[in-house]
Amino acid sequence: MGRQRIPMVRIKKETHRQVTFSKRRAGLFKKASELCTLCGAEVGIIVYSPAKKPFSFGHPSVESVLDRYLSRNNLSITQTEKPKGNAAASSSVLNVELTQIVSQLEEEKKKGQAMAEMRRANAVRWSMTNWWERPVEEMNMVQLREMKSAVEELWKIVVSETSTARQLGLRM
Amino acid sequence: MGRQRIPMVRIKKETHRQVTFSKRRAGLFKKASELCTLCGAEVGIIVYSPAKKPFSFGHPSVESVLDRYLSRNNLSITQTEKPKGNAAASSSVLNVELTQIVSQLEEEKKKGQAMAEMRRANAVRWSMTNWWERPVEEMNMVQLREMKSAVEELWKIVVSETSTARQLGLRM
DNA sequence: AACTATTTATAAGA
DNA sequence: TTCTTATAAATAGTT
Repeated sequence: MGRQRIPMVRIKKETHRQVTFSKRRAGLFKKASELCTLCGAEVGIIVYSPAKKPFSFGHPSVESVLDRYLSRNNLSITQTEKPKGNAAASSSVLNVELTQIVSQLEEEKKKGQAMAEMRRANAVRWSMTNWWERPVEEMNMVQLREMKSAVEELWKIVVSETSTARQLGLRM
Repeated sequence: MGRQRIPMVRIKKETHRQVTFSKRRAGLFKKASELCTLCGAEVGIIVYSPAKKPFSFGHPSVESVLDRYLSRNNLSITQTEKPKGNAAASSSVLNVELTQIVSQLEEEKKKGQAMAEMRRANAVRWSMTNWWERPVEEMNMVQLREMKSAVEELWKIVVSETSTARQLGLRM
């Protein structure tokens, strides 16, 4: 789109690639802005540069758009899977996912690879989000207060870094 | 960008706005795709149409980009606030946020407004994410296993819809 | 960071 | 909706 057409493949020259990235990122965000203004759309964009530096655009804000997207996704998943709460089923799902994460962590320890920590943290967050987000939507005031208490207790258990669960006489 | 220049304001005519939205959304996603190919960038885009219908673009995937963005945000916040764990301080932060959520919920019940449920669910998710994401990154295998157990117990407590916390002799 | 020759996106119309 | 086309906008290469 200029003096010459360029082939649609990764640009080899580092400096050239960086320049093109900056120009096109600006262009992308401008297009997004116009889409919002002209059509009343809501847009959230996240871009990671070749050097993994993050840039974002949001209207009305990145957070509001992401929040809506994430909650929609989770709602649709849980609605199709189980309209009413099923503790056993959900717990087993959580169990499987956390087991995978644990084995991942073991492999990473062996290889001394610190890189994949981010991916692991995300995997945990997703599995966690899954189990408690649905309940929150369905809970009434009393249940929510109970959950608040339970969460605070869990927090103490986690940060105390001791086997508090056993001390409380809980069985797995 | 065509037969005529159009003023950069919301398009009044409904049908015209819908057509422009479709065309420009396609253009935006194409630009994003090119940015990924040419520069090796990672891009996630979420768009809500005027009619609130969601569209998304992601490379390598929407989820991977959002995951990275969300975890980065949370990491930077927790790192600046407290490099080392402080159970009391973190717990109070969680407490404040959940208290706000509870009062929000009460107001919504009075007004019978079911609309704001999404916002509330998101607020909870954010506050929860905050407290356990940092620990996970710092935890070793033993701690992670303990957390897994604790989470499973918490799940049982929440879904049993009883005052299990009191039964366990926990004090708040 | 600016400047254009071109390519690309797209507004209007079919 | 999809296609066509005149024109505005974006941008590749240059300075």
